[in-house]
Amino acid sequence: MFSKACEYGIKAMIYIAQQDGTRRVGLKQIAEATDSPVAFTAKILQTLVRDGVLVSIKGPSGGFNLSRDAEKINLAHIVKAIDGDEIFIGCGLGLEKCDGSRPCPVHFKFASVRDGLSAMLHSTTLKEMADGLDAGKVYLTH
Amino acid sequence: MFSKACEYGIKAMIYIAQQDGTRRVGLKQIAEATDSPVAFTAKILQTLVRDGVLVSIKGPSGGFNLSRDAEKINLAHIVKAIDGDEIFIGCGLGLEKCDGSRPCPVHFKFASVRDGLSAMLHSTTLKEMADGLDAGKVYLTH
DNA sequence: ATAATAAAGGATAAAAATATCCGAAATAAA
DNA sequence: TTTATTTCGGATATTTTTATCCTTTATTAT
Ligand code: FES
Ligand code: FES
Repeated sequence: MFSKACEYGIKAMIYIAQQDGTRRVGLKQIAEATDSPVAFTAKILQTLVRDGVLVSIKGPSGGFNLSRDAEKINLAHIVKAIDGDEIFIGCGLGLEKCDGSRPCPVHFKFASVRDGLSAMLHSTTLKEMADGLDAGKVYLTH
Repeated sequence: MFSKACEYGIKAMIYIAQQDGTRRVGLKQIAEATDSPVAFTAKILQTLVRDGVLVSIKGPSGGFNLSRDAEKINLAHIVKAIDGDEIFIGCGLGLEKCDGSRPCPVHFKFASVRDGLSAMLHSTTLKEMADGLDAGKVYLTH
């Protein structure tokens, strides 16, 4: 469904959101908390910094924090920054583009599922996810 | 969403289903009709033959046909044969397994979308897809 | 029987995704 | 100012996915 990079990215962002907004979170801490490879996570966080949804500070006591409130960042934004928008608008059978005026055989059934996924990702914020973690109802690792 | 192999496999199966059940369909014809690479398509069809959902016959006038009626083959079967069942049961954030008793942050929202996709794939038959093609309402290529 | 045809299967090749390593740059603390 | 820390960015390595090639095997038609 999502790439590994995207899975790591979402987990990292949820973890950062869970930490107090003022406190900075370091790469190693993030990678450990999300059970993700450190160096690969670094690359993904760089992508999110370039995208502008994440802020990084170098040096001692440096680290990462969200560029805006956790309730103002949704999962769709993160997915799009890392995996692009294929999952939101792409054809289920890989046709060049999903086009209702020249639909593939699965179009009508697939597009509604895909749009449901898109709506879910757009409406789900980091705040909700972080709150679930705080409440001990959900987990970032197995 | 699906692998390229799976996209090619689904398109190939729909195309084969569209052809008269008695007539055999050759590899090159399938690859051309579905705009897929010939040799790679061959590999995927081999997988489906081994799975038992497709039958192949060698030699002149050989080719492929479905092992049973097109209305008795659903898309989920094909997807599972090629991509496995990760998409049906896997965790959205890549945790080892999706486990409602130890859910990841996206579990409750993700699982319902994923289960909707699964239901769609299970309830959609090759016959429906082939009929749409016959009616000229849908297309296998862009 | 022989030749032609078509899928099977094994060996590679190419491309993309995943993952690691290390020196450079920035920053804060000593 | 020096040192330690931490991210950045480029290079490289590994693994998986995608794709091709070629020989073998089965089958049909001549
Ligand atoms: S054309 Fe294939 S999903 Fe829309
Ligand atoms: S545990 Fe992640 S989707 Fe169920």
